[in-house]
Amino acid sequence: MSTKPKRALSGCPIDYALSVLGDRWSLLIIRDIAIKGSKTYADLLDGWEGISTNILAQRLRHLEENGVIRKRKNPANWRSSLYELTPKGRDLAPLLAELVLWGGKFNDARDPKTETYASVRSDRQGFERKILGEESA
Amino acid sequence: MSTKPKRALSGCPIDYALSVLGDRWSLLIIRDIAIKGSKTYADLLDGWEGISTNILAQRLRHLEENGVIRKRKNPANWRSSLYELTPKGRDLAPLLAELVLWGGKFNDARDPKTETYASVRSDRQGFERKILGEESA
DNA sequence: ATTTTTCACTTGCAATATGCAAGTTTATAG
DNA sequence: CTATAAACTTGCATATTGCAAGTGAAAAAT
Repeated sequence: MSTKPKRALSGCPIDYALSVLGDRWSLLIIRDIAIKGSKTYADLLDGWEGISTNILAQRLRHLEENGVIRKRKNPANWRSSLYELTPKGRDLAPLLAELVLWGGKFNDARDPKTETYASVRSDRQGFERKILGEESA
Repeated sequence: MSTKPKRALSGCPIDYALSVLGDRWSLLIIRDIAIKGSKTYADLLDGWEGISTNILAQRLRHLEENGVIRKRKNPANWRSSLYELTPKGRDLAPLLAELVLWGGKFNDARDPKTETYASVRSDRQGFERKILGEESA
């Protein structure tokens, strides 16, 4: 997925989804917010995969422009911002679950992180509900 | 997703999944094979989005190396090859369904293609079964 | 009062990836 | 022989990525 596709979208829902999410980083950022509980720019910068700061900023902007995440001031510490999923972003919960299931099933990494995979397998409903939270705006 | 990530994978199942599928084209190719029924290189070349030939070749190689698709000779017409999903590729059926549902729900294209979205909504089981086919090797 | 630290980015630049057009290969059909 | 078809490959200009360093604004430390 590209962040700003030059070509027109085809109208296919998958093409649309990929125009928002289809790159190497967007879904990892969403994972960090949705599953790991990352909230600040600094949290996101030091995720497992080591995204570089310019790419992180660019992707956050793109995801915000596309209504998947939103940025707010931290009420406790005014100088930090908090990133969070919008309802549209929370609606990605089932997609995240499927990604985890497929990735976990075929993952051939030397030292796979099996925790999330196990948790989705044992209680998928719970996993999704945790991300979906209350259905507010 | 990149085709050949230089950086080591983190072990996270999502990171693994994205190392295979996380780019602008791979899932569109898989969609064309799984949903549209494209089988040959030429079929795939003239999909809705207009992938260029070098990128198509590169992605097919990557997907094949990662066990998602396989290439065979066409028994009827020996000089054409047929691309098809492996069991690992067919296991993407639920992920494709979720992509369609999410993409279809939020798609803001001028002229959205709503057919697949409608079909997944009305009969998700049937949609997935059509891709999963018989559970063979 | 000055220096340091923190947070959230931006900027510069080299390396890599993408996209377009044209060319290649192999083999049969006319 | 010449043309056609299928599946790619190659060249090259442009776009995107990634690394390292820098910026700005305000609070905390000295």
